[in-house]
Amino acid sequence: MLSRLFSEVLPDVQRLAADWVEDNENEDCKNKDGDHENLDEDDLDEPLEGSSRAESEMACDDDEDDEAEEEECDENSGDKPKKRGPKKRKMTAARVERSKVRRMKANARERTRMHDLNSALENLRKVVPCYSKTQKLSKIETLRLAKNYIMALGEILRNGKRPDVVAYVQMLCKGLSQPTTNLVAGCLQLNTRNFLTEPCSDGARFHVPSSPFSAHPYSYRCSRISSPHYQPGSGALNVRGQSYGAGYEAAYPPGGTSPDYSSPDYEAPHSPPVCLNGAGLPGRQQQAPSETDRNYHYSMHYSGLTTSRPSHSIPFGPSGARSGGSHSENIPPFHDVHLHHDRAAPVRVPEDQRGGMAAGRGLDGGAKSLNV
DNA sequence: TAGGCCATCTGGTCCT
DNA sequence: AGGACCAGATGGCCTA
Repeated sequence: MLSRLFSEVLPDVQRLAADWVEDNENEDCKNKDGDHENLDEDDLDEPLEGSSRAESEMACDDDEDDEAEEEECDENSGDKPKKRGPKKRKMTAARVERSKVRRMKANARERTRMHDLNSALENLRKVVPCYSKTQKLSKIETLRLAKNYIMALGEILRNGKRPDVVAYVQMLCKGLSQPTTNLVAGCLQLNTRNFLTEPCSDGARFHVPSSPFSAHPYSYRCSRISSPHYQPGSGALNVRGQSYGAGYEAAYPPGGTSPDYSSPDYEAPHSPPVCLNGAGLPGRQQQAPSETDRNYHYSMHYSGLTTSRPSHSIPFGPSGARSGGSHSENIPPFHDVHLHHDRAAPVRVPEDQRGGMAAGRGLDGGAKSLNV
């Protein structure tokens, strides 16, 4: 069974990975070109604060332009023994100028390099759980989550069976900061709702796709509070207690109406605080998600074992209902296991309603209720 | 105001 | 000599 799975999946995965690498290379080239355009016209002309420091350090210039006279600045200036090694050349105005130009070029290259690095990091953000354009994971959290994600997928492949949701969440959140842990767990929680409401052929309440490559083993999406109506603690996921979103089925009857996910004004809600260890559960009783909380953009990209391109993905709405449209982002192949949405700019939530969410740009604020 | 995150500058090191 | 890479320093922005 497992070997069959591998033989069917691996060729697809390898091809998708190759495509992804190719896409990223193209994208990086584009970025690089763009940066260079900007740099040539803007960055190189802008005054450099640090250049004055560099100049002052090269200080033994006495306005002599004749390079033939270049000598050590302080040579034989006193009784000090001669220094070994290459002679320090006197910094003429011409050399200072050349040095400045070199430094500016180096700065531009460094900027470009960092931009490339950031764009690669952005690509990485897109393939780890909880991707969001507007509320990005920090660099370090992205790397940690990516590492955990790889470990988790590897574990799934090794075991060849459905992973336990608790173990999966714990593995994903290992070493992550509290707010990021909440965010990731919140993403998983919301999709747990999907599993709860999706009919399973075997009659089980909790449905996990049979292959980690056909869909995310525990599909996720980002969520965050965007509405003051948000009630912290609502629908909290208590992994230890195996209580996955109580009341969701009541709140989301199969066949319920789907919100307008295609609206450009769509805002996904924040991740509610989640407790994975049973301790520090939000004090309030679990409630059905608010109206705003229901306005999630569900679209799961299924590539399927035989689907060759992610563009053939089938978006699913809540309760398994289809919702039209596909993402136009430049999504790498592994996005077929991701849920995407755009989150709008941070929205201020009244202090008494925040309840431990990751707010604002950074994820460093917020709840301390989740320990994995 | 402190702390986290980030972009940028800079000098050092290694390699071609 | 010049480019790539790295790490430290610095300052800005944002949030609690």
